[in-house]
Amino acid sequence: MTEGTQSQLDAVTVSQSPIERFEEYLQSRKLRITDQRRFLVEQVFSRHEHFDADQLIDQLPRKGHANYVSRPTVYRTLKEFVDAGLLRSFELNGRSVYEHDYGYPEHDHFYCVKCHALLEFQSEQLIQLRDEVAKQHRFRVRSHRFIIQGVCDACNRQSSRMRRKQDLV
Amino acid sequence: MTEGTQSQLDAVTVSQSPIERFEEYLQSRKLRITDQRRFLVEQVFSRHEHFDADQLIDQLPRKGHANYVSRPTVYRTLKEFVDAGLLRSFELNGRSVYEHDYGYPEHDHFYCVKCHALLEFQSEQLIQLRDEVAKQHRFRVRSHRFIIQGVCDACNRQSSRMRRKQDLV
DNA sequence: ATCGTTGCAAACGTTTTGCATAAGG
DNA sequence: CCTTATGCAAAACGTTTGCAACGAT
Repeated sequence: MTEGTQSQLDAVTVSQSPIERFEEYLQSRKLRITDQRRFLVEQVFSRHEHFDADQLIDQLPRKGHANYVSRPTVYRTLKEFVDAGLLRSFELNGRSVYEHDYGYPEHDHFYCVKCHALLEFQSEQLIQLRDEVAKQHRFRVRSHRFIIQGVCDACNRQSSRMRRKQDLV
Repeated sequence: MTEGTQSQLDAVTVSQSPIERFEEYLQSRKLRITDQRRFLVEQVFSRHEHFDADQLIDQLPRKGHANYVSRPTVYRTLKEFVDAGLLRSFELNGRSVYEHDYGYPEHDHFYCVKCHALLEFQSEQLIQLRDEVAKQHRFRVRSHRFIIQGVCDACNRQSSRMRRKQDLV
């Protein structure tokens, strides 16, 4: 069984909160439970959307205010979240995008090139296909990233509406 | 029919060389056929492997020598190759990776996290699955990127061999 | 003659680093 | 008290830009 699949199973099976899981991870590595780390877990799991480092920082208190966390610490902590299995990350347009891994079902994405929305979908068949192909090539799967680029339903409707009214694209 | 699929069909159907196709593309957009562009097409299509901008630049003549092409021009031209349908690009570890699109069959990748090799595989089923899922979500497909991360056969064999001899991971 | 292209240097946006200070265990 | 974590400033990284000189059409 692959690591990717393993952590997925944990995610749905186990009933720990993200903070609990992270503290366990930190303790197992003799790392420290700090105010910043606690606060960031809380912030990151308060919303379900995909986000990048800047979006997270924007939602955090500014310098001089309570619970301020510096930019380097945000980056360092995001990496730890990925290691701890709380988040997954992938790259889009030159920056890292994060999403919940822990306690969140496995899925893949549509990426709309017009509105830049990331939409999720699930496909059990895809996992089967992945594992089959990997087996044929004797490749041990750890995880995968599948992004379908194109135009989402909303943008499709909008551009056909515009085409009718004016002659903008 | 999606744009991605369209250019694939062209690629296998048409019998133009990459340079011919690129010149046609340039002419259609009233862009110019320069020494640098000609030279870069030649270089890029002289090898079949995946590459990034730095790897390409390393294989090019140095400053002061014949056929020197500056870094910005390499970047600008790689973008044009993608527009022209000669290359496709995707992001890996924070940089853009390019591969032949024109005259090369559609495929996806295994990425070995140990040796960092990119291995190709083809799956007709994957395309069908992609189009099916997209249809269900009324998403108009332009292209996709599917990367399976894990450990390749060679690295698997190597690490089991080492485990037997010593007790290195 | 025009207008796209090049090379240079400098900027860019994102992420990482070295280091002194702070704080968890 | 020991060591890890933090914030700061600065660097690093891959890539892009403004601009003057150059060159294709």
